[in-house]
Amino acid sequence: MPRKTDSASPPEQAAPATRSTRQRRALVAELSASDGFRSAQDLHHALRQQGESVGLATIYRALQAMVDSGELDTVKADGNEAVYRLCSQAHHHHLVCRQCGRTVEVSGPAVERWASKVAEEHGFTEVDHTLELFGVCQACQSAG
Amino acid sequence: MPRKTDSASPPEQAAPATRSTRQRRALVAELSASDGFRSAQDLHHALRQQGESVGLATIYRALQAMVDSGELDTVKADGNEAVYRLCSQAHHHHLVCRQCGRTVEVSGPAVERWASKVAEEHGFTEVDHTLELFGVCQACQSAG
DNA sequence: TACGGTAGTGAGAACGATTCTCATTATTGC
DNA sequence: GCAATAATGAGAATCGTTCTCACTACCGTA
Repeated sequence: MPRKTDSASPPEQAAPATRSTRQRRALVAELSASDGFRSAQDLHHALRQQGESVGLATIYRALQAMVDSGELDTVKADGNEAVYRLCSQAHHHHLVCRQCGRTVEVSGPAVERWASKVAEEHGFTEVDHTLELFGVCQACQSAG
Repeated sequence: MPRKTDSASPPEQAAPATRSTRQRRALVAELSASDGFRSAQDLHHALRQQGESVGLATIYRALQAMVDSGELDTVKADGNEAVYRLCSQAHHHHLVCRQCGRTVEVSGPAVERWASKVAEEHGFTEVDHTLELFGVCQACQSAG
């Protein structure tokens, strides 16, 4: 690959350069506008509805790229559908409303510690974990 | 262990009677013979290999029935494949080896408490949670 | 402003896990 | 043994997601 002649750039500026396209901007805007998790199909529909012409494959690619870069979080919903949401990059978990999808980010240092300890006790290394809380939020309790 | 007879079943419609068929017996045998989680497809292959003629649909149905009755646990693996395993009925979590699938059941009272507390703080009710630990077991570390 | 390398795009095909259909078969209570 | 009916199985159908590949548009540079 031809070396980029970029003089005054920091060493880590070997930017893979994610280009800013109309489609990605629209996707981010849509994600920004919603509180809870959204599915790829759902986002696709929403954008089409707004007159944005975006291919489904593009949605999936953009979402995947953003997940990889840590810009958004993904959870596998009840079915087999993955849902996405803009997120803070710090490690955290989610408390998701089963009915309306409203989501609260929570962090649990105690859980992290417990996880490492348990794993260590059993001789496991490179430990990772998934933890999601599901419930019914106050609004839905009142409404229900 | 005291079998918990589900009090929810109406008296007039007696036992839903899950019949003991050759296929289900083979499936349970196969599950009993393995330590870690197995996928439906995997189990199907294994049984075929042994000369047991079993349909894939049957595998899925039997697995689903057993999950419903609490006889086995299921986790969605990295991909989109669900994996199953015979399990104790008490609430617990899993520490799964990413490479060989070997699984250890672990329980974390601290986590349960933390989950309820967090949920309550945010006004959520009917809270449930999923928690799985993934890592590399000692055997695989040595082998790797 | 024009140019060109290349990341990004999109329609539709491909994929893979799971579920459904429905005629056939096997289990169980009697 | 018999009848009622739960269970089975082959293949089609679903459904979310990924892949293919020719085409397009972004962006640094000339």
